[in-house]
Amino acid sequence: MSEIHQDKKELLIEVAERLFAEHGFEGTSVRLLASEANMNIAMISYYFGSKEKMMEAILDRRSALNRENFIKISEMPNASSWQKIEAVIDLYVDMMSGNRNFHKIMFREVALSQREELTSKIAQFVAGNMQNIKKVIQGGVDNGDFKQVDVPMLMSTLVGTISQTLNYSKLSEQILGVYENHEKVSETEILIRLKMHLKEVFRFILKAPVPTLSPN
Amino acid sequence: MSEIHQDKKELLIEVAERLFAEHGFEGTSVRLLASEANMNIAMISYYFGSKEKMMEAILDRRSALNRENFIKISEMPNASSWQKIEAVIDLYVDMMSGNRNFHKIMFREVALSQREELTSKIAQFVAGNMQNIKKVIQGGVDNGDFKQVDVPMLMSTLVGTISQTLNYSKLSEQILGVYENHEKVSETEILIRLKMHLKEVFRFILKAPVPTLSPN
DNA sequence: GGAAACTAAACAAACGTTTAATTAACTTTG
DNA sequence: CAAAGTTAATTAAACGTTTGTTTAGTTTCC
Repeated sequence: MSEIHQDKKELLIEVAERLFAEHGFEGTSVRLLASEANMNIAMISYYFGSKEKMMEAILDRRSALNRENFIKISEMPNASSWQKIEAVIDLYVDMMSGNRNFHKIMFREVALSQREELTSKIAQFVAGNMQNIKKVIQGGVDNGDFKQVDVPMLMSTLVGTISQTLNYSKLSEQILGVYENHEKVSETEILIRLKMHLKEVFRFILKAPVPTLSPN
Repeated sequence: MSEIHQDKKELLIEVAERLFAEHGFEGTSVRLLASEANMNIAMISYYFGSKEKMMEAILDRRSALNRENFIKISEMPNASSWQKIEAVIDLYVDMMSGNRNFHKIMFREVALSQREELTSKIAQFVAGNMQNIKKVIQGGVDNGDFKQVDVPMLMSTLVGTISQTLNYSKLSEQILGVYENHEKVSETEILIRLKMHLKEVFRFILKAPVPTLSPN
Protein backbone atom coordinates (compact mmCIF):
# COMPACT_ATOMS: atom_id res chain seq x y z
CA MET A 1 0.00 0.00 0.00
CA SER A 2 1.32 3.40 -1.00
CA GLU A 3 1.32 6.61 1.02
CA ILE A 4 -1.53 7.98 -1.05
CA HIS A 5 -3.53 4.86 -0.38
CA GLN A 6 -3.13 5.30 3.38
CA ASP A 7 -4.00 9.00 3.24
CA LYS A 8 -7.23 8.44 1.38
CA LYS A 9 -8.15 5.52 3.57
CA GLU A 10 -7.53 7.67 6.64
CA LEU A 11 -9.59 10.51 5.17
CA LEU A 12 -12.48 8.16 4.50
CA ILE A 13 -12.39 6.91 8.10
CA GLU A 14 -12.43 10.45 9.45
CA VAL A 15 -15.32 11.54 7.26
CA ALA A 16 -17.21 8.36 8.05
CA GLU A 17 -16.77 8.87 11.80
CA ARG A 18 -18.31 12.32 11.52
CA LEU A 19 -21.17 11.25 9.26
CA PHE A 20 -22.00 8.07 11.18
CA ALA A 21 -22.18 10.16 14.34
CA GLU A 22 -24.40 12.75 12.68
CA HIS A 23 -26.79 10.54 10.77
CA GLY A 24 -26.22 7.03 12.10
CA PHE A 25 -24.86 4.03 10.24
CA GLU A 26 -27.97 3.21 8.25
CA GLY A 27 -28.69 6.90 7.81
CA THR A 28 -25.38 7.56 6.07
CA SER A 29 -25.27 6.51 2.43
CA VAL A 30 -22.02 5.56 0.76
CA ARG A 31 -22.82 8.19 -1.83
CA LEU A 32 -22.90 11.02 0.71
CA LEU A 33 -19.79 9.60 2.32
CA ALA A 34 -17.86 9.49 -0.94
CA SER A 35 -19.01 12.92 -1.95
CA GLU A 36 -17.98 14.47 1.40
CA ALA A 37 -14.55 12.90 0.98
CA ASN A 38 -14.38 13.90 -2.70
CA MET A 39 -14.03 10.32 -3.81
CA ASN A 40 -15.74 7.77 -5.97
CA ILE A 41 -18.33 5.54 -4.28
CA ALA A 42 -16.45 2.45 -5.37
CA MET A 43 -13.46 3.42 -3.21
CA ILE A 44 -15.26 2.37 -0.04
CA SER A 45 -15.65 -1.19 -1.22
CA TYR A 46 -12.17 -1.02 -2.70
CA TYR A 47 -10.47 -0.03 0.53
CA PHE A 48 -12.61 -1.71 3.16
CA GLY A 49 -14.62 -4.37 1.36
CA SER A 50 -17.92 -3.04 2.62
CA LYS A 51 -19.59 -0.24 4.54
CA GLU A 52 -19.70 -2.44 7.63
CA LYS A 53 -16.00 -3.33 7.52
CA MET A 54 -15.37 0.40 7.36
CA MET A 55 -17.16 0.85 10.66
CA GLU A 56 -14.83 -1.72 12.19
CA ALA A 57 -11.85 0.25 10.89
CA ILE A 58 -13.14 3.30 12.78
CA LEU A 59 -13.25 1.29 15.99
CA ASP A 60 -9.80 -0.23 15.48
CA ARG A 61 -8.31 3.21 14.99
CA ARG A 62 -9.82 4.66 18.16
CA SER A 63 -9.01 1.58 20.22
CA ALA A 64 -5.34 2.05 19.45
CA LEU A 65 -5.43 5.74 20.39
CA ASN A 66 -7.34 4.91 23.57
CA ARG A 67 -4.78 2.33 24.64
CA GLU A 68 -1.98 4.90 24.38
CA ASN A 69 -3.84 7.31 26.66
CA PHE A 70 -4.31 4.72 29.37
CA ILE A 71 -0.67 3.75 29.36
CA LYS A 72 0.14 7.32 30.41
CA ILE A 73 -1.92 6.96 33.59
CA SER A 74 -0.52 3.57 34.48
CA GLU A 75 2.87 5.26 34.29
CA MET A 76 2.26 7.58 37.23
CA PRO A 77 4.10 5.60 39.94
CA ASN A 78 4.55 8.53 42.31
CA ALA A 79 0.92 9.65 42.24
CA SER A 80 -1.44 8.87 45.13
CA SER A 81 -4.47 6.65 44.60
CA TRP A 82 -6.71 9.68 44.65
CA GLN A 83 -4.55 11.60 42.19
CA LYS A 84 -4.78 8.65 39.83
CA ILE A 85 -8.57 8.60 40.15
CA GLU A 86 -8.70 12.29 39.36
CA ALA A 87 -6.48 11.67 36.35
CA VAL A 88 -8.82 8.91 35.19
CA ILE A 89 -11.86 11.17 35.52
CA ASP A 90 -10.15 14.00 33.64
CA LEU A 91 -8.97 11.59 30.97
CA TYR A 92 -12.42 10.08 30.47
CA VAL A 93 -14.17 13.43 30.27
CA ASP A 94 -11.58 14.80 27.87
CA MET A 95 -11.51 11.69 25.72
CA MET A 96 -15.26 11.37 25.49
CA SER A 97 -15.85 15.05 24.82
CA GLY A 98 -12.87 15.29 22.46
CA ASN A 99 -13.88 12.23 20.46
CA ARG A 100 -17.56 12.80 20.87
CA ASN A 101 -18.40 11.51 17.43
CA PHE A 102 -16.72 8.21 18.10
CA HIS A 103 -18.40 7.72 21.43
CA LYS A 104 -21.77 8.55 19.95
CA ILE A 105 -21.24 5.87 17.35
CA MET A 106 -20.07 3.36 19.88
CA PHE A 107 -22.94 3.95 22.21
CA ARG A 108 -25.49 3.57 19.46
CA GLU A 109 -23.79 0.47 18.17
CA VAL A 110 -23.93 -1.17 21.60
CA ALA A 111 -27.58 -0.23 22.02
CA LEU A 112 -28.36 -1.81 18.66
CA SER A 113 -26.09 -4.85 18.91
CA GLN A 114 -26.94 -5.65 15.32
CA ARG A 115 -23.55 -6.13 13.76
CA GLU A 116 -22.07 -9.06 15.63
CA GLU A 117 -18.42 -8.57 14.75
CA LEU A 118 -18.57 -4.93 15.75
CA THR A 119 -20.47 -5.45 19.00
CA SER A 120 -17.97 -8.04 20.11
CA LYS A 121 -15.06 -5.70 19.36
CA ILE A 122 -16.71 -2.95 21.39
CA ALA A 123 -17.28 -5.32 24.31
CA GLN A 124 -13.58 -6.12 24.36
CA PHE A 125 -12.75 -2.44 24.15
CA VAL A 126 -15.01 -1.56 27.09
CA ALA A 127 -13.85 -4.53 29.15
CA GLY A 128 -10.25 -3.46 28.61
CA ASN A 129 -10.99 0.03 29.88
CA MET A 130 -12.81 -1.37 32.90
CA GLN A 131 -9.84 -3.51 33.77
CA ASN A 132 -7.60 -0.45 33.62
CA ILE A 133 -9.84 1.56 35.91
CA LYS A 134 -10.30 -1.37 38.24
CA LYS A 135 -6.53 -1.57 38.67
CA VAL A 136 -6.47 2.06 39.81
CA ILE A 137 -9.35 1.63 42.26
CA GLN A 138 -8.15 -1.75 43.52
CA GLY A 139 -4.72 -0.24 44.15
CA GLY A 140 -6.34 2.31 46.46
CA VAL A 141 -8.43 -0.34 48.18
CA ASP A 142 -5.40 -2.56 48.77
CA ASN A 143 -3.35 0.11 50.52
CA GLY A 144 -6.31 1.27 52.61
CA ASP A 145 -6.93 4.59 50.88
CA PHE A 146 -10.33 3.59 49.54
CA LYS A 147 -13.37 1.73 50.77
CA GLN A 148 -14.44 -1.51 49.13
CA VAL A 149 -16.93 -0.56 46.41
CA ASP A 150 -19.07 -1.90 43.56
CA VAL A 151 -16.60 -1.08 40.79
CA PRO A 152 -18.75 -1.93 37.74
CA MET A 153 -21.55 0.29 39.07
CA LEU A 154 -19.10 3.10 39.72
CA MET A 155 -17.87 2.64 36.15
CA SER A 156 -21.43 2.93 34.88
CA THR A 157 -21.76 6.16 36.80
CA LEU A 158 -18.53 7.50 35.35
CA VAL A 159 -19.23 6.64 31.74
CA GLY A 160 -22.99 7.08 32.00
CA THR A 161 -22.85 10.54 33.53
CA ILE A 162 -20.38 11.78 30.93
CA SER A 163 -22.24 10.21 28.06
CA GLN A 164 -25.54 11.58 29.31
CA THR A 165 -24.14 15.07 29.70
CA LEU A 166 -22.53 15.06 26.27
CA ASN A 167 -25.41 13.52 24.40
CA TYR A 168 -27.85 15.92 25.93
CA SER A 169 -25.59 18.94 25.50
CA LYS A 170 -27.32 19.82 22.25
CA LEU A 171 -30.58 19.80 24.14
CA SER A 172 -28.98 21.33 27.19
CA GLU A 173 -29.59 24.89 26.14
CA GLN A 174 -33.24 24.04 25.81
CA ILE A 175 -33.37 21.85 28.91
CA LEU A 176 -31.06 23.81 31.20
CA GLY A 177 -32.59 26.96 29.84
CA VAL A 178 -36.03 25.90 30.96
CA TYR A 179 -34.49 24.46 34.07
CA GLU A 180 -32.16 27.21 35.26
CA ASN A 181 -34.29 30.21 34.42
CA HIS A 182 -32.79 30.79 30.99
CA GLU A 183 -29.21 31.26 32.04
CA LYS A 184 -26.94 30.42 29.14
CA VAL A 185 -24.58 27.56 29.95
CA SER A 186 -21.43 27.30 27.85
CA GLU A 187 -19.87 24.06 26.68
CA THR A 188 -16.65 24.58 28.62
CA GLU A 189 -18.54 25.45 31.77
CA ILE A 190 -20.50 22.24 31.49
CA LEU A 191 -17.29 20.20 31.22
CA ILE A 192 -15.87 21.89 34.33
CA ARG A 193 -19.04 21.23 36.27
CA LEU A 194 -19.02 17.66 35.01
CA LYS A 195 -15.49 16.98 36.25
CA MET A 196 -16.19 18.59 39.62
CA HIS A 197 -19.36 16.63 40.04
CA LEU A 198 -17.73 13.30 39.16
CA LYS A 199 -14.80 13.89 41.48
CA GLU A 200 -17.22 14.69 44.27
CA VAL A 201 -19.17 11.49 43.64
CA PHE A 202 -16.01 9.40 43.54
CA ARG A 203 -14.59 11.08 46.63
CA PHE A 204 -17.72 10.31 48.59
CA ILE A 205 -18.05 6.77 47.38
CA LEU A 206 -14.39 5.87 47.76
CA LYS A 207 -13.44 7.80 50.89
CA ALA A 208 -16.34 9.14 52.94
CA PRO A 209 -17.79 7.37 55.96
CA VAL A 210 -21.40 6.28 55.54
CA PRO A 211 -23.65 9.19 56.55
CA THR A 212 -26.17 8.56 59.27
CA LEU A 213 -29.76 8.49 58.12
CA SER A 214 -31.89 10.43 60.53
CA PRO A 215 -35.56 9.99 59.65
CA ASN A 216 -36.16 13.32 57.90
CA MET B 1 -62.46 6.27 14.68
CA SER B 2 -63.86 2.91 15.67
CA GLU B 3 -62.64 0.59 18.41
CA ILE B 4 -60.96 -1.63 15.85
CA HIS B 5 -59.17 1.34 14.41
CA GLN B 6 -57.72 2.25 17.82
CA ASP B 7 -56.70 -1.34 18.51
CA LYS B 8 -54.77 -1.68 15.29
CA LYS B 9 -53.20 1.72 15.71
CA GLU B 10 -52.12 0.76 19.23
CA LEU B 11 -50.74 -2.55 17.99
CA LEU B 12 -48.71 -0.79 15.33
CA ILE B 13 -47.23 1.57 17.91
CA GLU B 14 -46.27 -1.33 20.16
CA VAL B 15 -44.65 -3.31 17.37
CA ALA B 16 -42.89 -0.20 16.11
CA GLU B 17 -41.49 0.55 19.55
CA ARG B 18 -39.97 -2.89 19.72
CA LEU B 19 -38.59 -2.87 16.20
CA PHE B 20 -37.23 0.67 16.35
CA ALA B 21 -35.42 -0.27 19.55
CA GLU B 22 -34.02 -3.44 17.99
CA HIS B 23 -32.99 -2.17 14.59
CA GLY B 24 -33.15 1.61 14.82
CA PHE B 25 -35.48 3.94 12.96
CA GLU B 26 -33.72 3.82 9.61
CA GLY B 27 -32.99 0.12 10.09
CA THR B 28 -36.65 -0.78 10.40
CA SER B 29 -38.56 -0.97 7.13
CA VAL B 30 -42.27 -0.36 6.96
CA ARG B 31 -42.55 -3.77 5.33
CA LEU B 32 -41.05 -5.59 8.31
CA LEU B 33 -43.18 -3.48 10.60
CA ALA B 34 -46.40 -4.27 8.79
CA SER B 35 -45.56 -7.94 8.55
CA GLU B 36 -44.78 -8.22 12.28
CA ALA B 37 -48.13 -6.59 13.02
CA ASN B 38 -49.91 -8.72 10.40
CA MET B 39 -51.04 -5.68 8.49
CA ASN B 40 -50.76 -4.13 5.08
CA ILE B 41 -47.89 -1.69 4.55
CA ALA B 42 -50.32 1.02 3.53
CA MET B 43 -51.85 1.07 7.01
CA ILE B 44 -48.87 2.96 8.41
CA SER B 45 -49.41 5.88 6.09
CA TYR B 46 -53.14 5.50 6.55
CA TYR B 47 -53.03 5.78 10.33
CA PHE B 48 -50.05 8.04 10.93
CA GLY B 49 -49.36 9.80 7.65
CA SER B 50 -45.72 8.72 7.58
CA LYS B 51 -43.14 6.56 9.30
CA GLU B 52 -41.77 9.60 11.08
CA LYS B 53 -45.15 10.72 12.43
CA MET B 54 -45.49 7.22 13.79
CA MET B 55 -42.34 7.72 15.82
CA GLU B 56 -43.89 10.82 17.33
CA ALA B 57 -46.96 8.80 18.27
CA ILE B 58 -44.69 6.43 20.23
CA LEU B 59 -43.27 9.36 22.17
CA ASP B 60 -46.66 10.91 22.84
CA ARG B 61 -47.94 7.64 24.26
CA ARG B 62 -45.01 7.18 26.64
CA SER B 63 -45.03 10.80 27.70
CA ALA B 64 -48.58 10.43 28.89
CA LEU B 65 -47.78 7.25 30.84
CA ASN B 66 -44.70 8.90 32.32
CA ARG B 67 -46.67 11.88 33.53
CA GLU B 68 -49.04 9.62 35.42
CA ASN B 69 -46.17 7.93 37.25
CA PHE B 70 -44.71 11.21 38.42
CA ILE B 71 -48.01 12.40 39.75
CA LYS B 72 -47.97 9.46 42.14
CA ILE B 73 -44.71 10.66 43.71
CA SER B 74 -45.81 14.24 43.99
CA GLU B 75 -48.77 12.86 45.92
CA MET B 76 -46.67 11.59 48.83
CA PRO B 77 -47.26 14.46 51.25
CA ASN B 78 -46.32 12.51 54.39
CA ALA B 79 -43.05 11.14 53.03
CA SER B 80 -39.71 12.62 54.08
CA SER B 81 -37.44 14.29 51.52
CA TRP B 82 -35.20 11.27 51.52
CA GLN B 83 -38.08 8.84 51.10
CA LYS B 84 -39.21 10.83 48.08
CA ILE B 85 -35.71 10.66 46.59
CA GLU B 86 -35.66 6.91 47.08
CA ALA B 87 -39.07 6.72 45.41
CA VAL B 88 -37.74 8.75 42.47
CA ILE B 89 -34.71 6.46 42.10
CA ASP B 90 -36.86 3.33 42.25
CA LEU B 91 -39.33 4.84 39.80
CA TYR B 92 -36.62 5.81 37.33
CA VAL B 93 -34.88 2.44 37.43
CA ASP B 94 -38.18 0.59 37.10
CA MET B 95 -39.46 2.84 34.33
CA MET B 96 -36.29 2.73 32.31
CA SER B 97 -35.77 -1.00 32.70
CA GLY B 98 -39.47 -1.72 32.20
CA ASN B 99 -39.76 0.43 29.09
CA ARG B 100 -36.26 -0.30 27.92
CA ASN B 101 -37.23 -0.23 24.27
CA PHE B 102 -38.68 3.23 24.52
CA HIS B 103 -35.68 4.62 26.35
CA LYS B 104 -33.32 3.10 23.83
CA ILE B 105 -35.22 4.81 21.07
CA MET B 106 -35.29 8.11 22.90
CA PHE B 107 -31.62 8.05 23.69
CA ARG B 108 -30.67 7.31 20.11
CA GLU B 109 -33.02 9.97 18.84
CA VAL B 110 -31.45 12.60 21.07
CA ALA B 111 -27.95 11.55 20.04
CA LEU B 112 -28.94 11.90 16.39
CA SER B 113 -31.07 15.02 16.66
CA GLN B 114 -32.03 14.52 13.04
CA ARG B 115 -35.78 14.78 13.15
CA GLU B 116 -36.47 18.27 14.40
CA GLU B 117 -40.07 17.83 15.51
CA LEU B 118 -39.18 14.71 17.47
CA THR B 119 -36.05 16.09 19.11
CA SER B 120 -37.94 19.09 20.32
CA LYS B 121 -40.64 16.90 21.82
CA ILE B 122 -38.04 14.83 23.64
CA ALA B 123 -36.37 17.96 25.00
CA GLN B 124 -39.68 19.04 26.48
CA PHE B 125 -40.23 15.57 27.89
CA VAL B 126 -36.82 15.51 29.57
CA ALA B 127 -37.12 19.07 30.83
CA GLY B 128 -40.46 18.18 32.38
CA ASN B 129 -38.96 15.24 34.24
CA MET B 130 -36.08 17.38 35.45
CA GLN B 131 -38.49 19.93 36.83
CA ASN B 132 -40.28 17.18 38.72
CA ILE B 133 -37.08 15.85 40.25
CA LYS B 134 -35.87 19.32 41.01
CA LYS B 135 -39.00 19.94 43.03
CA VAL B 136 -38.25 16.90 45.17
CA ILE B 137 -34.62 17.87 45.74
CA GLN B 138 -35.39 21.55 46.24
CA GLY B 139 -37.99 20.61 48.83
CA GLY B 140 -35.30 18.83 50.81
CA VAL B 141 -32.88 21.72 50.43
CA ASP B 142 -35.47 24.23 51.59
CA ASN B 143 -36.26 22.45 54.83
CA GLY B 144 -32.58 21.81 55.57
CA ASP B 145 -32.54 18.06 54.92
CA PHE B 146 -30.23 18.30 51.90
CA LYS B 147 -27.14 20.23 50.94
CA GLN B 148 -27.23 22.64 48.01
CA VAL B 149 -26.19 20.63 44.94
CA ASP B 150 -25.74 20.79 41.16
CA VAL B 151 -29.12 19.31 40.31
CA PRO B 152 -28.67 18.95 36.50
CA MET B 153 -25.41 17.06 37.04
CA LEU B 154 -27.05 14.82 39.61
CA MET B 155 -29.80 14.20 37.07
CA SER B 156 -27.19 13.22 34.50
CA THR B 157 -25.77 10.76 36.99
CA LEU B 158 -29.19 9.29 37.71
CA VAL B 159 -30.29 8.87 34.11
CA GLY B 160 -26.79 8.24 32.75
CA THR B 161 -25.95 5.48 35.22
CA ILE B 162 -29.22 3.68 34.59
CA SER B 163 -29.02 4.07 30.85
CA GLN B 164 -25.41 2.92 30.82
CA THR B 165 -26.19 -0.13 32.94
CA LEU B 166 -29.19 -1.10 30.83
CA ASN B 167 -27.62 -0.49 27.45
CA TYR B 168 -24.56 -2.45 28.37
CA SER B 169 -26.48 -5.26 30.04
CA LYS B 170 -26.38 -7.26 26.83
CA LEU B 171 -22.63 -6.88 26.86
CA SER B 172 -22.52 -7.20 30.61
CA GLU B 173 -22.15 -10.96 30.59
CA GLN B 174 -19.14 -10.54 28.38
CA ILE B 175 -17.80 -7.47 30.19
CA LEU B 176 -18.62 -8.40 33.78
CA GLY B 177 -17.60 -11.94 32.97
CA VAL B 178 -14.15 -10.82 31.99
CA TYR B 179 -14.25 -8.34 34.80
CA GLU B 180 -15.55 -10.35 37.73
CA ASN B 181 -13.81 -13.63 37.03
CA HIS B 182 -16.68 -15.19 35.10
CA GLU B 183 -19.31 -14.98 37.78
CA LYS B 184 -22.72 -14.97 36.18
CA VAL B 185 -24.69 -11.85 37.02
CA SER B 186 -28.45 -12.02 36.63
CA GLU B 187 -30.63 -9.23 35.32
CA THR B 188 -32.56 -8.81 38.57
CA GLU B 189 -29.37 -8.77 40.62
CA ILE B 190 -28.03 -5.98 38.43
CA LEU B 191 -31.15 -3.89 39.01
CA ILE B 192 -30.85 -4.35 42.77
CA ARG B 193 -27.19 -3.36 42.74
CA LEU B 194 -28.08 -0.42 40.52
CA LYS B 195 -30.69 0.93 42.94
CA MET B 196 -28.40 0.46 45.92
CA HIS B 197 -25.56 2.18 44.19
CA LEU B 198 -27.67 5.15 43.11
CA LYS B 199 -29.15 5.59 46.57
CA GLU B 200 -25.66 5.56 48.03
CA VAL B 201 -24.48 8.20 45.57
CA PHE B 202 -27.50 10.39 46.26
CA ARG B 203 -27.21 9.94 50.00
CA PHE B 204 -23.59 11.05 49.93
CA ILE B 205 -24.14 13.97 47.62
CA LEU B 206 -27.28 15.23 49.33
CA LYS B 207 -26.54 14.51 52.97
CA ALA B 208 -22.91 13.68 53.78
CA PRO B 209 -20.37 16.22 55.03
CA VAL B 210 -17.45 16.82 52.66
CA PRO B 211 -14.76 14.20 53.41
CA THR B 212 -11.33 15.48 54.27
CA LEU B 213 -8.65 14.85 51.66
CA SER B 214 -5.52 13.61 53.35
CA PRO B 215 -2.66 13.40 50.79
CA ASN B 216 -2.71 9.66 50.19
C1' DG C 1 -75.76 3.18 -0.03
C1' DG C 2 -72.28 5.82 1.79
C1' DA C 3 -68.35 6.17 4.72
C1' DA C 4 -64.52 4.00 6.84
C1' DA C 5 -61.25 0.17 6.79
C1' DC C 6 -58.35 -2.39 4.30
C1' DT C 7 -55.70 -4.42 0.24
C1' DA C 8 -52.62 -5.52 -3.86
C1' DA C 9 -49.97 -3.37 -6.95
C1' DA C 10 -47.22 0.07 -8.68
C1' DC C 11 -44.32 4.29 -7.93
C1' DA C 12 -40.02 6.69 -8.28
C1' DA C 13 -36.06 7.18 -5.59
C1' DA C 14 -32.24 5.53 -3.03
C1' DC C 15 -29.64 1.87 -1.37
C1' DG C 16 -24.78 -0.98 -1.18
C1' DT C 17 -22.01 -3.36 -4.27
C1' DT C 18 -19.88 -4.89 -8.68
C1' DT C 19 -18.20 -4.50 -13.20
C1' DA C 20 -15.38 -3.33 -16.82
C1' DA C 21 -12.54 0.20 -18.51
C1' DT C 22 -9.12 3.88 -17.80
C1' DT C 23 -5.45 6.36 -15.65
C1' DA C 24 -1.42 6.61 -12.68
C1' DA C 25 2.60 4.68 -10.52
C1' DC C 26 6.17 1.71 -10.18
C1' DT C 27 9.45 -2.36 -12.11
C1' DT C 28 11.69 -4.66 -15.17
C1' DT C 29 14.13 -5.01 -19.21
C1' DG C 30 16.68 -3.95 -23.57
C1' DC D 1 17.85 5.98 -19.42
C1' DA D 2 13.79 5.35 -21.80
C1' DA D 3 10.41 2.04 -23.37
C1' DA D 4 7.63 -1.82 -22.31
C1' DG D 5 5.25 -4.37 -18.90
C1' DT D 6 2.81 -4.84 -14.47
C1' DT D 7 0.43 -3.76 -10.75
C1' DA D 8 -2.32 -0.51 -8.12
C1' DA D 9 -5.54 3.37 -8.01
C1' DT D 10 -9.48 5.43 -9.74
C1' DT D 11 -13.56 6.08 -12.51
C1' DA D 12 -18.44 6.03 -14.65
C1' DA D 13 -22.02 3.21 -15.23
C1' DA D 14 -24.97 -0.34 -14.25
C1' DC D 15 -26.44 -4.06 -11.06
C1' DG D 16 -30.40 -5.97 -8.58
C1' DT D 17 -32.73 -4.78 -4.12
C1' DT D 18 -35.03 -2.29 -1.05
C1' DT D 19 -36.82 1.89 0.49
C1' DG D 20 -41.33 4.95 1.99
C1' DT D 21 -45.39 6.41 -0.10
C1' DT D 22 -49.44 6.52 -3.22
C1' DT D 23 -53.04 4.93 -6.07
C1' DA D 24 -57.06 2.88 -7.29
C1' DG D 25 -59.89 -0.56 -6.12
C1' DT D 26 -62.30 -3.82 -2.88
C1' DT D 27 -64.33 -5.26 1.39
C1' DT D 28 -66.61 -4.32 5.73
C1' DC D 29 -69.68 -2.07 8.65
C1' DC D 30 -73.53 0.85 10.19
